[in-house]
Amino acid sequence: MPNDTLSPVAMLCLAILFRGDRTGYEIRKESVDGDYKYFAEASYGAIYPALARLAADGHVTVREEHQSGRPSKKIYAITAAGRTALLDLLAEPPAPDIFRSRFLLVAKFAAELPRSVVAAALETRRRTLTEEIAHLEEIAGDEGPAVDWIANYGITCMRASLAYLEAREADLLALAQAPVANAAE
Amino acid sequence: MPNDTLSPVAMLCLAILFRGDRTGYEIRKESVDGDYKYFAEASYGAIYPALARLAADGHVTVREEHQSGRPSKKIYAITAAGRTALLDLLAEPPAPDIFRSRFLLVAKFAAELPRSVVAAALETRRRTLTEEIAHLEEIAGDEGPAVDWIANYGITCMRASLAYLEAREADLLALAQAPVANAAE
DNA sequence: TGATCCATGTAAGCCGTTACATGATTGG
DNA sequence: CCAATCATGTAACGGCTTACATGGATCA
Repeated sequence: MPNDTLSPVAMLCLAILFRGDRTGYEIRKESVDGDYKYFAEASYGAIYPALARLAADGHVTVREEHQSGRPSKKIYAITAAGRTALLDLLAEPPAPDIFRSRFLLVAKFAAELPRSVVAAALETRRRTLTEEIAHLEEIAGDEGPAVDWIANYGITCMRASLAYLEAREADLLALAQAPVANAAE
Repeated sequence: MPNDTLSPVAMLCLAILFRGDRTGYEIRKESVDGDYKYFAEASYGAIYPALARLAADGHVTVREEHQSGRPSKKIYAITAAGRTALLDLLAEPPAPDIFRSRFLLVAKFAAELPRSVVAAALETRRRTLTEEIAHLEEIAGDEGPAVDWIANYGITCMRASLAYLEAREADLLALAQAPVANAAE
């Protein structure tokens, strides 16, 4: 195990493999659709090299499963060293959470944007929140107490967000530019 | 104006300059400490080249102010083209908000981590939220209705988050490993 | 029949961080 | 007196996305 600075994607892979064996393909799906999306999202171009490297470093093992007609599956499994590495990393720094909102930037410029744009942003945000809440409600209770805890955390935060949006969207729309033909001064 | 795909950092610069003239140094500060941190954070290495490029593209103008003893200040100002470019970009896609949480990953692995680690993560998260709420409470009402709207949005979401943390931190801690000497197998 | 899913991987390139280089002034 | 603030920039390096390459199976 030469180098020891796990990249975020490598950490993601270890976290997912901690719960069970997976292929690179499955890891990517879980990172995009599953609950791990709140930690990181990764594409194939990041996952496959990360996995290769984790294998070289002894953090995971590979078992190849040949299939007819398809490229043979590589099923990765975490090793004891991999578990330790992940847990050590999690114990380490309480790195801050990140929230990046394009929506909030639109809101900040509400007074300079046409009403239709602000309305669309509001609508999109509302729909996304509704969908994510529904998704979290599904997984809550299915996968043990820790997942339940974080699912409810998400639900709580998003419900508050949605409630604010619904209560005050009219105020934001009122700031926006009237939907006339062209906003020439 | 040769190319037209503004990078996130360029967009950040335009957004900040939209409200008034600034130097690169000031933009960076505002992106890290100010309210723009909810949109993007950028370092000098990203901001200075972005500004140079915006100037080349006619989105901003530069006015140099010589000072004794210091490198001369370059004060950037947005142009009409720059305003239009930003507003067009904001109107364009309702790109999704991003939430990335290291804390949630720790929570997910609560059952595998020592209690002290989970407690520290909880504590850090709680403190950060408290500080950010206080900060938002300060700026609310000071900078016009749009900023007020987003500040209150943030306050609402973070209060909900904090309330959940306080109500259910005991549950998460209960899942964690007892703080014994060494967690051998 | 055509899109989507399964399944792996590589290469080019962008975008951004980190560290370096420089140096006076101000505040504790 | 030392640290932080002001102030600009460059160079190296890293990590990730995107697009490419390949192709059978399944489903509508």
